[in-house]
Amino acid sequence: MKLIQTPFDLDLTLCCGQIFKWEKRGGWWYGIINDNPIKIRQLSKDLEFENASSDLIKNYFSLNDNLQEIKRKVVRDEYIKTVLKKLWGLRIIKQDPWECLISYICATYKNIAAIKSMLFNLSKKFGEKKSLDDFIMYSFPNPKKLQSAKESDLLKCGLGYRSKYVLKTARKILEPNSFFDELYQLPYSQAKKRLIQLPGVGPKVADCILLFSLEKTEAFPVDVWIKRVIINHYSDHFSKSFISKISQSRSISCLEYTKINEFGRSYFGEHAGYAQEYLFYFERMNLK
DNA sequence: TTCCAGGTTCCAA
DNA sequence: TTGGAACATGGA
Repeated sequence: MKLIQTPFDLDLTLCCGQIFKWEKRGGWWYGIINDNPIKIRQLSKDLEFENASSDLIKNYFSLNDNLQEIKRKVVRDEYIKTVLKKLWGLRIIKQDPWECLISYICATYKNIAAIKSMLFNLSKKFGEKKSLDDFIMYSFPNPKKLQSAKESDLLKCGLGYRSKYVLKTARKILEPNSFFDELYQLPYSQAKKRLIQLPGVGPKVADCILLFSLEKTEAFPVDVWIKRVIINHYSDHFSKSFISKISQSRSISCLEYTKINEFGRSYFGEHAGYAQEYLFYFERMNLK
């Protein structure tokens, strides 16, 4: 099937680090949406895909989000203007909340390559085998599978100390559908409070789940890369002692997180999460 | 081999 | 309430 949408950049959207399980083979991206294997590619402005409806693709890649309008609201200075121009077409994916929750618990204190291999191992061990063309994929493990998993098996997947967090969180969410439905209905701050009650979920992981799976585009996750963005491009908005302090320590404290998070949300506004993702990926690209 | 990673938790002060 | 160490593991 084909779809024409502008502006959209499939490669940027799948490469930027918001999602971990898509793979590119022979010009096609392969991934799983709602337990169905999908393949998709972009030729100029045409989006070509198999095994999915147009509505599914539109929803998953947020193609109905008005990117021009988001840009208009988010562009507060020359730097963000440049970054948006460089990465134009990157969109926030609407991930499955369960997969997003477990993925981002696993994503703490790991580089993206390691996260990908960890989640692949987890899916291979506890998910279902799927194939499209000759490409084999594994669906993300459903809640019941992980609830009954053994910690030793999670350790074998490379989760390390995150294993017990994944198990505890999985066992705490008895009714995943109603749990996430409720979060979806709640305003940002209340939903975040609920998420932080889960083992292995702190402010950063909660913000990622809210942004990447619950359509709270005002969420502004702060990680080591966003800390660098602040130090390198937005230090004028903070005191010198604050910038000096966060420059020296590797991880940031809870108070420092809140300060940067609140800056991001008030400065970039209701779609701060979009600004965050553009800034995040551009900072990573530049270092490489 | 060493460094560091899309941080969170625990505990002492 | 807050600051800082501990945490398992693997990619670069």
